[in-house]
Amino acid sequence: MRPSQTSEIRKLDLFRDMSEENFLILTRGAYVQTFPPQVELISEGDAADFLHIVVAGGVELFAGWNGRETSMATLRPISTFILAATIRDAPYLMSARTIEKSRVILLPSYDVREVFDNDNDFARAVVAELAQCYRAVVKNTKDMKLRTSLERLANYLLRCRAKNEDADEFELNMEKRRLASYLGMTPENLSRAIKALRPYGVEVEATAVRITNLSDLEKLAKPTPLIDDKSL
Amino acid sequence: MRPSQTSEIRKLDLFRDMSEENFLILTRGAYVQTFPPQVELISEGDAADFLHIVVAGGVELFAGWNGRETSMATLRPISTFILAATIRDAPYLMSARTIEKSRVILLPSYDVREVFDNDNDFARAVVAELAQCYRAVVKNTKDMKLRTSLERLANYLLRCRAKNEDADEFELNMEKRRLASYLGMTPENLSRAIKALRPYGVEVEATAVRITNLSDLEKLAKPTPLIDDKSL
DNA sequence: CGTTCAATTGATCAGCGTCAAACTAGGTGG
DNA sequence: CCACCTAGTTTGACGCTGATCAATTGAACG
Repeated sequence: MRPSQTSEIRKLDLFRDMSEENFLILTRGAYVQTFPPQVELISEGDAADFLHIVVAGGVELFAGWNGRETSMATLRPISTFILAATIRDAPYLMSARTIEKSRVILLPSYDVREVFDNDNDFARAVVAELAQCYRAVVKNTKDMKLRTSLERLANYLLRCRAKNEDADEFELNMEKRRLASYLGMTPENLSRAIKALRPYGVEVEATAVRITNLSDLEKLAKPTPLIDDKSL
Repeated sequence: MRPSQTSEIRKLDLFRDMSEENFLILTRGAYVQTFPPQVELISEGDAADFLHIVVAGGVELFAGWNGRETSMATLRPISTFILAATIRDAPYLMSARTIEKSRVILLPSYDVREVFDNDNDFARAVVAELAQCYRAVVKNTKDMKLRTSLERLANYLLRCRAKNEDADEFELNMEKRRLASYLGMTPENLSRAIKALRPYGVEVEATAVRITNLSDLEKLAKPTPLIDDKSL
């Protein structure tokens, strides 16, 4: 892999503190590949041969069972994914597909584990990353179990707003059908939920969202840092 | 803390590989306490001052929002809990209460982080533990989003069976109301779901479960390692 | 300009929660 | 020892949320 390509991931928390030597080991056998949309990068159940990093585009993590499918997360650059499976040398629990044209870096799991065994700073960075991922999933579980679909949508919009520097107008960065699946509902139900938020000052036109009455929306959503704060 | 008490946690994966010296640092400021049932050990939102370890009894992790509450997990000896919050020095995302008379070891988070910074083997053990926890929560999310409540119950019973060396008769190790909450349903609905499993060869009397037709139950439950295998 | 797929809308239905009441079991005190 | 109390469980009736099915609209793309 060319240095120009590795430099874009060098700054990630996960790799920032490691030695140059170990970073070279990590990237010597790496691939960079560009994929068209809707390509399934990994399938749940497969062996975790590579640690993946999205550096451009977008990737959806999803899972299926018995003919059903649900969206688990959407990843935007620059994010690693399926670190836990790589470290444990276990099968992927989720599948991943590109949702648009995407550039992905693939680090052989074997090398990741080797460096993990030898580089103590990297091992600690892995802990930080995993702890963060773990807490994100716990928050997600709380969201799912404690809130109705309308409340989930309302809080999701507030989180989007926060991600966009508290702008009252922003764009949904995914298809509504995938958003619906992520929020644990059907597209039809999402469509109705959006309508139901209109009295609370939410206007949605295609992917454009405008929040005209923040306090009403917050009164409904009742966001809490223990579910909705990304940084905690 | 007396050596007789520390020895019972020394064998845990998390502490097994660390130096004696660092183990002493970890336990020098530790408490052992015995609690009656229904004591709230930690509350979500609190600072993570201690890493907890159940060594006897049982502890429930739960979370609340807006007056609602849901059971997140039940911990049996010997298990650590809230490792992620301790390491990240972040607030707990879940509360914990004893469900019966329990003995709990409390390791000051400060010491845990100190040893984590200095003991590379411990850092790696933390990774293994966190990766395991992360994957458990992901599996739980899949269970919730992809299955109906009846299917969740059926698979839960099959997992219990597996945990009891594939015995067709075993005891539920928790109250039905907590099981219901854990499975994301109401006690009333659980009661009816249990009835609904009767045609599939499931007999439940109080806490005693008997599976009389495994293949029928499996045909309904359709268990998959990617959700139901604890070891993966 | 037609094809295609997502999004919407309406009608219907099932699953599950809510409320209320009856039942049970374990523990307490007369 | 038995009556009673308490808390969990079960049962029934009812209603709401959200899923399903079907049809229409809308938008992107060749």
